Amino acid sequence: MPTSIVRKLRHGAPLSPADEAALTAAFADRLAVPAHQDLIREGDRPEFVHAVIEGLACRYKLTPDGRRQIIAWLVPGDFCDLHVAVLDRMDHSIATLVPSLIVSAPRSRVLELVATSPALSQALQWATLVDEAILREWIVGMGRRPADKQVAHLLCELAIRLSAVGQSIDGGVALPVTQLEIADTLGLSAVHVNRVLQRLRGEGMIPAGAALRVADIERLSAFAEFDPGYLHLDPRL
Amino acid sequence: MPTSIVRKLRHGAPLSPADEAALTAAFADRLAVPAHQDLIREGDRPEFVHAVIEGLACRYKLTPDGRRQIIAWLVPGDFCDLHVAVLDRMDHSIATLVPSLIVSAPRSRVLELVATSPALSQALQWATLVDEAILREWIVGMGRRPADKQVAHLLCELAIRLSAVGQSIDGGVALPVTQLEIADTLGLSAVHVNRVLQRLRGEGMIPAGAALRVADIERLSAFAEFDPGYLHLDPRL
DNA sequence: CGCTTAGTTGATGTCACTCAACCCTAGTGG
DNA sequence: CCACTAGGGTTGAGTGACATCAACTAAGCG
Repeated sequence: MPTSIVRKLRHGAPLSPADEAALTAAFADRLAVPAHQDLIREGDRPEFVHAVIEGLACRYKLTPDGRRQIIAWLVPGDFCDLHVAVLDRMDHSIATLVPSLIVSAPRSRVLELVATSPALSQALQWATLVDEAILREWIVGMGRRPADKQVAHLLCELAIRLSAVGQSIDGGVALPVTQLEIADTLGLSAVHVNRVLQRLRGEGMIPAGAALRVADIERLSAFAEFDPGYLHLDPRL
Repeated sequence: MPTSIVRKLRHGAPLSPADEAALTAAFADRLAVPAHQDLIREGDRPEFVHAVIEGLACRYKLTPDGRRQIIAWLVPGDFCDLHVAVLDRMDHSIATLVPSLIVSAPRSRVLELVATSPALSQALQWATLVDEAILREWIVGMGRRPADKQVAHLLCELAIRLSAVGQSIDGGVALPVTQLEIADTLGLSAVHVNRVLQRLRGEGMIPAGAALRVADIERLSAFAEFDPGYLHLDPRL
């Protein structure tokens, strides 16, 4: 049973069994973290590279007046701070959104992996480039999409990313997310997100019920004009 | 006289004279491109890595209804498509904004550089990570900053980035940019950008006159709450 | 000297925000 | 076993920032 890191990186490069073993061995250190807890703070210079294995986390920044902007969602398989070998210090913070399982490996160990395995090196590079592609797509959304399509687009993205690491249950994907977190991601107010979700539920885009779920991804994608190309996932997996 | 590529990458890693020579040699192919011309289109799989030497370019995407969202500004020294070795195809387009000088190197040649020089490898990695950090900061702006601070913030960023590659003239930086381009960057309308710029000029944040310039960066930074940390520039340069 | 592109101005409209209240559920402690 | 609390969700009223539309000016340019 591969961990979600392995499962994700397979999309970036074909990994040999040895690669996969080396990866899981490096990230041996496991830690259960409760919800709403900072993993890394802006300004830190972490000595370890972290990854989410189970649960959900986010990158975020706070503005001087205390408002929060979420900059990335970290689903199982995502790395928190791959850049730490190159950039001097964190320019944002990372926190869990729900109780999560976090693994970590010493920076040096990751550098070794990259040096010895070209496939792993490419896969990790791929991971950071996909992060960047997601940011670009978010900017398009924030700049040019109305709120309802923005919300639908985010739900599509999360559903696809979660199912790419095996988090879908009989065709549907559960999103254990508060409306405030969606609002802080899209630059909207929680009140407005609430009204948008009601409309989406009313039109049958997402199932009724308090718990947020994506069931009919086709329908939602069509409405959101969602094109998964920017996620650069391997269609064969 | 180093090219702007060299000048930029020095911020990412200490380059030996040999590194710098190898880099300029690889990007020997030069091309003058008129304004408003696509360099690379969404869906392309370019065989060459491009960089801007003089002028100004942008990454952008078009929405289904034909609106444009600019996703990045490429100033002299910036690379257009470093990711092309890892990602399958371009998920966005790149176009010049003003007449520009573009250099290019075959993909294979760049991979060689990375394989032979650890310093260059780190510098190029740094360049893509800085691109990512800039995207994160833009998202914060679009989500949580009002239009006037957003505009001011963008002007600060461009002024700093341009002076980091030696484009400042006696303390001021000229921004050869239309108001529509600013609008398409920040997700605003051109009309609104116009009114914001008038206010900024009125308050003395930027000099009066049709040509857009940044003169008093301190003043503008304070207003925009601009913190250059996310650009990860080497303060010694 | 007409044409085009960028910038400017005013009037009007609307999407999304803010504020404030209220509901519901789950958890907690007496 | 029930009152209390807290967090998330829901609702309504009022407001504001920014969009849209349309017209006009100024500055290149063939």
